[in-house]
Amino acid sequence: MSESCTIADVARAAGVSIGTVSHLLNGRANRMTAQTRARVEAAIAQLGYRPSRAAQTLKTGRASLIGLLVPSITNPSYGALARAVDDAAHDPYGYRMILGNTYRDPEQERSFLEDLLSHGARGVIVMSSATGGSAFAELARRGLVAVSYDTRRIAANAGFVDHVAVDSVAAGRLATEHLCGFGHTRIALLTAPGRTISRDDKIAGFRAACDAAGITQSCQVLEGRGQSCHGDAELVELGRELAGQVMRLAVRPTAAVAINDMLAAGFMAGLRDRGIDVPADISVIGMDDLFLGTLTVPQMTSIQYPVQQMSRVMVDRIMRRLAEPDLPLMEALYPPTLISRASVGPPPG
Amino acid sequence: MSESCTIADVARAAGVSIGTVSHLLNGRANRMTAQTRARVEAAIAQLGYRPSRAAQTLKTGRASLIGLLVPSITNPSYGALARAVDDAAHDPYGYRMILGNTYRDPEQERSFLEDLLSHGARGVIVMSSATGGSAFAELARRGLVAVSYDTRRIAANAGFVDHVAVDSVAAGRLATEHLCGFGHTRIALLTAPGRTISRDDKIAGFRAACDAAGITQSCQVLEGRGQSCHGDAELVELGRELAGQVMRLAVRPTAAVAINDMLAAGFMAGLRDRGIDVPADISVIGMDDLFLGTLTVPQMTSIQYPVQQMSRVMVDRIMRRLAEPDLPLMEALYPPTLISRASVGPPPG
DNA sequence: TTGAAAGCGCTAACAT
DNA sequence: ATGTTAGCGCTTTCAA
Repeated sequence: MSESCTIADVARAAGVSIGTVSHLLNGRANRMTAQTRARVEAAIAQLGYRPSRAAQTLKTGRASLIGLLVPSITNPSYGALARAVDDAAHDPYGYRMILGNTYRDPEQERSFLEDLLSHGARGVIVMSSATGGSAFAELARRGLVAVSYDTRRIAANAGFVDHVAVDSVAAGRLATEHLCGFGHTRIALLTAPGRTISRDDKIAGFRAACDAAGITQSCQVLEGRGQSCHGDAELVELGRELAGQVMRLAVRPTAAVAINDMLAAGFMAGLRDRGIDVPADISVIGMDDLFLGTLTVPQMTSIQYPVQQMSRVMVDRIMRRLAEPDLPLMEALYPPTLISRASVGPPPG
Repeated sequence: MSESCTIADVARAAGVSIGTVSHLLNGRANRMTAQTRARVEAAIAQLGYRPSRAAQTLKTGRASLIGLLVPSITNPSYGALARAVDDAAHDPYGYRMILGNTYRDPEQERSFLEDLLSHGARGVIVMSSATGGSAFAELARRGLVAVSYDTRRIAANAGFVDHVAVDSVAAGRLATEHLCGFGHTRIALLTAPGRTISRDDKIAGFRAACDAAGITQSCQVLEGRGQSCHGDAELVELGRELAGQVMRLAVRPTAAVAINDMLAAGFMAGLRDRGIDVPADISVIGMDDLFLGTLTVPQMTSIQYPVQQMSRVMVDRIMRRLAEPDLPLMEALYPPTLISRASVGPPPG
């Protein structure tokens, strides 16, 4: 018992063959008498036997391990995702999660996916662009099953992977309409440098809502100036910088939609530094609905995503596609919800 | 090439035996002629061969996988840790990281560690209490090598595991002395319900500094009322609640030390809700130095931990102990640093 | 310097 | 209903 014991020890203790033990372990208990089964179960319990996942992996070519590729786990929205994915994988499936930070670097992404396969992990949830290039096609051919999260381009492009995302167009529209409902006509959408599908979609939703309200002329998209924005501090800084941009505008917006909560929180801090009151002078609405929303002053109105539900769907999908590789491609869009707090009010004057 | 290729394919392509290929792969290239070596290397490159980690795991009993056990990755301070650990494990060692959220539940902790071993992962970095009980002793006997992070009790108790932590006594003292330096004499230490070693140490440092300044009579420890506090939103809420507590005090402190940034940020938000100005009315200092510090208004003074350095030390230690199991126990305490921002000023009046 | 071969612990096909 | 066996891909000892 000093070293962990094997199926052979169990078989010996129970006076049966290892095949019988294996059958029991793999849900084929019906193929033996109740008595045999009881004996094996007793031996397992008594020895504290736990099958070696490592051996199962080599034998079956499938590890009970799921990958999660994120730009950086330091970003709280990926933290929320990681928790939800871990729960969803562990709870019904008994899988554990390998987490990889790839900093949006295609080389690191490839290396992570390659390593997953090498460890026998066949399923992965991917944020970011990894599922784009031809390297990914190769990985897929070698048996990697990916679901992309919140990056719709992928499915459209490659036709390789299932896709789960929030309906970002709806998110952009929802936020903007909320502002319009308060009477705002000069609204800015705050974004980070660099285009992603979900950002483009948020912008599209924003524009659609502006058009519908007939205020397109007085609305605009503002892009923060900075670089690598997968992390946390960078996004906050970017939000601050955007507050400066807004102040320098000849005609200031009375409300802003930020593409995420970190940016929104930085923006709010930047406004306050400059003596601008939220929501009296400018209303602000974020997206993600992280804990940050309860931490700002005033508390932040935000767009909430059903992260837990989406995570379960992604994990379920991976498991299912592992069993049925020829499943048709799925693209699931989930509706966002508005969480109203205190950072939105009527326009000044 | 459709299925990933094996060492046998490489051997065949190079016209050598698999033993030779394996030798090359395992740094024993000196045992062959330069010519043989070149042929094997060419075959590897040409076939795009990558060794199966899964097979290596079974054969050697060691997976190139490291575990990280945290209460919840949702908490940004664990996010920072996870990133640093992943980097440290991947960069020199080529290891990947299995992340487990265990919510401070001993049963889940045990199950996670058990699974690590089963997957062949032999090293784990542990937050929280997992390394305490007797179940852990058993795991250690079966070959699990753990380093506990920021939870000194462990090493002291069990004598099983190496331990790396910030010097929390110093952190508490540093924060308190900073406040004393501004002339504060009525200082509160803000903590969450439940005792941990690092909390106790922070309190000890706080008390020591108060004693040294001769202000013990007018200083106190305030404990937030709430429950499960491993996550994010709970800590913020607890901070808010503490702001209420402080307001109800007959004699209010003029400064507060919070045991972490989340609590501090919630506290600052709670003060502001009640019209109390930071730092004019009350100075606040946090610990962790997360991105939150740049997000509050005013920006938060905080105590910074050398998380990256500590993560490298933990990973290095695990690797080393895996090679030399009889290494004497290590307990490394790292000094914290004060990051001065704008939430601390002189006491009012 | 190179090759052959014995397993690591398990699954599943096949035999009894 | 139960047992036997051939590997999964690799490392490493031993032999040549």
